[in-house]
Amino acid sequence: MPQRRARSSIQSVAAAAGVSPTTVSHALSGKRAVSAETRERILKAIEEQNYRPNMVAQSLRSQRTRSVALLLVDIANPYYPAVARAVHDALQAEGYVSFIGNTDGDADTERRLLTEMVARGVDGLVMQPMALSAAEVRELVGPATPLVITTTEAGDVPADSVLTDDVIGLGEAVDHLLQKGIHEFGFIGGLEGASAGPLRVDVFEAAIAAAGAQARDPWIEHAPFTREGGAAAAARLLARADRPRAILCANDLIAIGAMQAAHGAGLLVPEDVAIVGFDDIDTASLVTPPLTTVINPASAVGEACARTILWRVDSGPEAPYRRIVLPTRLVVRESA
Amino acid sequence: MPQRRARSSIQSVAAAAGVSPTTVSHALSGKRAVSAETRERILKAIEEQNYRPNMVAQSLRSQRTRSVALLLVDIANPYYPAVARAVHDALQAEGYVSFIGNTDGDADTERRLLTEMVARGVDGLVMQPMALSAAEVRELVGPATPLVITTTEAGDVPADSVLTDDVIGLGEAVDHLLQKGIHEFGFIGGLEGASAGPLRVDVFEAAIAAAGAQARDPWIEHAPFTREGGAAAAARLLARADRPRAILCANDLIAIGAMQAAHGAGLLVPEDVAIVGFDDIDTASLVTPPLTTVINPASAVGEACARTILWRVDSGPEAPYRRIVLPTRLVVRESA
DNA sequence: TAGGCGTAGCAAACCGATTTGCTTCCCTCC
DNA sequence: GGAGGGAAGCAAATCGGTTTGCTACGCCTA
Repeated sequence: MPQRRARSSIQSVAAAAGVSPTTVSHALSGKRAVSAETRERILKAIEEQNYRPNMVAQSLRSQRTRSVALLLVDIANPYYPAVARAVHDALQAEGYVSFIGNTDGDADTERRLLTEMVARGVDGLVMQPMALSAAEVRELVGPATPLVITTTEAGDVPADSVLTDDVIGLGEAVDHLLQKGIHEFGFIGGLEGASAGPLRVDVFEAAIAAAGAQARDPWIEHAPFTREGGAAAAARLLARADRPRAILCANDLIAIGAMQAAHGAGLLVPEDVAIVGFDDIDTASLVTPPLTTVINPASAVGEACARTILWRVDSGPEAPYRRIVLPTRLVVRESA
Repeated sequence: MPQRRARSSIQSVAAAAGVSPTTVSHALSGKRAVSAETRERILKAIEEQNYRPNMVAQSLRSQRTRSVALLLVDIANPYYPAVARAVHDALQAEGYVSFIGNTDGDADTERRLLTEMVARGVDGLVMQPMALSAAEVRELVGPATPLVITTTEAGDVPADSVLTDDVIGLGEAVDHLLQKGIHEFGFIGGLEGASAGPLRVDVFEAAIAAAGAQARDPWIEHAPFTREGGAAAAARLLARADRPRAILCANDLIAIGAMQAAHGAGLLVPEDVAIVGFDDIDTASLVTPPLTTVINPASAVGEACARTILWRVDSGPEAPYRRIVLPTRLVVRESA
């Protein structure tokens, strides 16, 4: 039977200072006057007992936990840590802390984490849904909790959203390749079923259409967002007799896998096949050849999510919903 | 003034079912008998109101939050996400969630986060101290909260610890180089003042001594754990007339920076200077030449930390302190 | 001298759950 | 018929704070 030594409480401080808990509370919050002399005694008692207010009790009373849940697909995937870090930094400045949850893009896990966090009374939720729709997420969260949907269009769901305009960067990539005389574009995107999530096929198609080029169905492959997934998908693409001259990838991991597949097939990058990634993770500039990719502003996304939550906490549910869109942009290195 | 619609409480469920809150609680926990018929009514009311117990209130009453704080140097640094992920996974299985905090190796931040998390009533703390000693950490946390110190020797401080035996892997690296006829070893480690933290100079010296080789002071450089830090330190080392033939680095980021510095100085890796990293982050195998490095078992470390916290929560503070040491091992690629 | 006001402090209610002690009812057994 | 015991449920205390209403006192002013 573990016996846990009790932390000092407001009661014991009050007793030591010869006052009521009320007075200690007022001395600390300043919401009502406390005589200088009494305050002295209280501060001394606090010092002696090393008293720190119990935030669980405070939260119960105030109905605010000063915490935010951040539900991402997988914190171990290299794009996300930068987002998480930015969220933390922006929240921390306001005295908030954050929970992190990994959904793995699984519907049940998304549901479970969502309700768990709501039960824990988080003041806000930042979520990147993959399996669930924005509407389902709002439904599970309830109308009261501030919710920021990221990476996925929220539509008219009552939630704020932080998005990236992927068409810009991808369009730049298409233009760049067009200028080099390349017209045959392949694409490796996320899992087939996904109704939500990062950089889906339609974005690719929009970018192609905007550039006046044309996408061909057999050149579109689906793969998990990993190096292995990218390698396998690219191998299939490159084994075709009519293989594309360029492959655009939904993230850098896929792109790096695709480069490995190209090497494996004895093809040169970018001479035989140009490869473009997405995200610009650290590794992108370090591989050989350095990856041409689209910069996905992870820190800006994280910060925008955090600021939006904080803003919504202050403004209440009545304020109109915000939709923040951040630009992406191509960085040309050597793979394309 | 944000008006937050109240979540349904055990009171309202009780009212709807025509029973007292006590009975609802017992129906849910099963700690006392409730008639089948009453339970029916209660479950129906719960369903209708979509009731979920408020975990803040539960925590206040039970004095347990089912949460753990994970305080790392910087989640955006590529080694840590794998640790964090493993911690999450192991905790999640037991219904725990975790807070993450970034200390940046700063003493004040370490102190602030530590007291904040204790005030939030976390059931356990996993910390990688850089500026604070294990004793100071325990002091701040108080005797009651389970504490796992990682990466730093806890000595006889009353805390559990999870460590890696860095001398093994580093020793393998030294042996490997010795066999190649290389005897002049340089080292790039963390910041000079650090009393704690990963892979300090003494580990390098121990590995060198164990191999019967000798370390030379001017070949030891200090640098932040970043690519830029590694590049700068390596540049200094390689500019010397009597430069070392091999550079061992405290992490892979430093090593990659060192490779870039070598290229910049017109030196070939590994022919002119061999470079060995530490951690085996994803990127290590993708750079050119692929980095020879020491595998730091991030997932195993994270899992061990989580399991240790859970074990200590069950066992209470009286159980003898655990010290878990995980092995490291060299993976030879092409940089050395 | 009475009225008004500001200061300082305490008691009690409250947040939303769990747990303990008690009562009531009913059945069984002697 | 009374004792004993189990089942079912409620009231009240508790966790550790915050907030509100109230009182007592001293001072100022009309």
